[in-house]
Amino acid sequence: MARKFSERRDLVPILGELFREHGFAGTSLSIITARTGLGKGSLYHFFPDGKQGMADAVLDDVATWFEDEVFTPLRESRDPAAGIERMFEATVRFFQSGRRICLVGTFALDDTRDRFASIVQGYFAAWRDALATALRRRGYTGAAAREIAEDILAGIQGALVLARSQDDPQIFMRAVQRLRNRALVTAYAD
Amino acid sequence: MARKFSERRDLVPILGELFREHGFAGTSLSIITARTGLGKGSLYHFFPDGKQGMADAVLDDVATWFEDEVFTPLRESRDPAAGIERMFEATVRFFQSGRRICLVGTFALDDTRDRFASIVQGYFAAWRDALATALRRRGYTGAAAREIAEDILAGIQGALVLARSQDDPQIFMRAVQRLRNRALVTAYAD
DNA sequence: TAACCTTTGTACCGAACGGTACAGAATCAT
DNA sequence: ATGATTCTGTACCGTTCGGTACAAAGGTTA
Repeated sequence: MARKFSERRDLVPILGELFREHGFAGTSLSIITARTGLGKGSLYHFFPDGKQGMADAVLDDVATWFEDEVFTPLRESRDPAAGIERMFEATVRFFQSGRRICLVGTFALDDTRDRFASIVQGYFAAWRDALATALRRRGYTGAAAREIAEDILAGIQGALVLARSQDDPQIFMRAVQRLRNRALVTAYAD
Repeated sequence: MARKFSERRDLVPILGELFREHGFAGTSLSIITARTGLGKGSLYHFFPDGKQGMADAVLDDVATWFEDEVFTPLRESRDPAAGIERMFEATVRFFQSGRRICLVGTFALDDTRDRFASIVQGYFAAWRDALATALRRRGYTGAAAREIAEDILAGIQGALVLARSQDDPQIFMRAVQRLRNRALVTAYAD
């Protein structure tokens, strides 16, 4: 039988968008079959653990992307400012300039968090710690770096909520610009 | 038959907690009957429009609370700083020091937003505008006031996400403290 | 008491849910 | 060519979904 997807990997981005759109509880298998064009047979072939397995794969994909594009540069860039700059650039790219919401954030809120608690916890903790590391290398004390990192993460997550609530991606873009300034421009004013 | 709730009003807070816990899609009628102790008959007596009607009532309740406790003081306090102070105090109280999430925020994210789009939009817009009004009365220009108001709203929403992701309400409390400082302490440093 | 009207529980509806079974088609290694 | 493997669609499973129907049980008024 002609395969529509050569790899299970090709399904993951589609599944990600679906979970973003409908949440975990709201993403039914019928929605998934409709949007992927695959029947249940194929889906359960690629994801024997069903919906839970699909969400696990999506979260794993997201975590790997952020590890490569955001966390590692933050931790290891020769120039920490360049690492921070790259974080904001990658963040804007990932969230499609404010038109896309944060899957991990939505999973953190309601009781689907219970299913993915450690993944959700680890994702934000890794981001915060990597950013705090870069800020410390820019001269902030450990405590200040951690505070600013938390403010920036919260600012990003909250801006995604606001932007979507107003259906206005520019809210996200403006907020990111201000957070970037706070992290970089005023670094030596402390 | 002995009534367990004298008023439909008494049900609303319970429904609010349920929607916070499970999201709109995830809150089934069986969950609602279990937690309220009422059968479907009673529920549909109080809420002829079913689940949608229950969520409408909860959102209406939240909007009224914020209007009375937050927006009006922000707009009308003789001393704008006192209004802002009261906003933070009420916010901490409402979100139970970071142990409770924002129902409107969760509704903003996935496709349940479509059902409540204008309510969700109006809630955040009213909050932002009321806060911007108070900031303007503290001496900020209109543009700066609006920016800071957006940052504070996003900071609160994001801090709720982070706090819940780490299962650590203190993240929320610390973030609120810093946002409060930004709004009040540095007001004349601009 | 008798006639209400409000509130309640239960039984039930068709539809959709997540998941399984399985036969057969396409592909690949030999 | 042949056999094994990978992939796919369909039919079906029991359960739960949101919602309706309705009769009986309270309270209220006369």
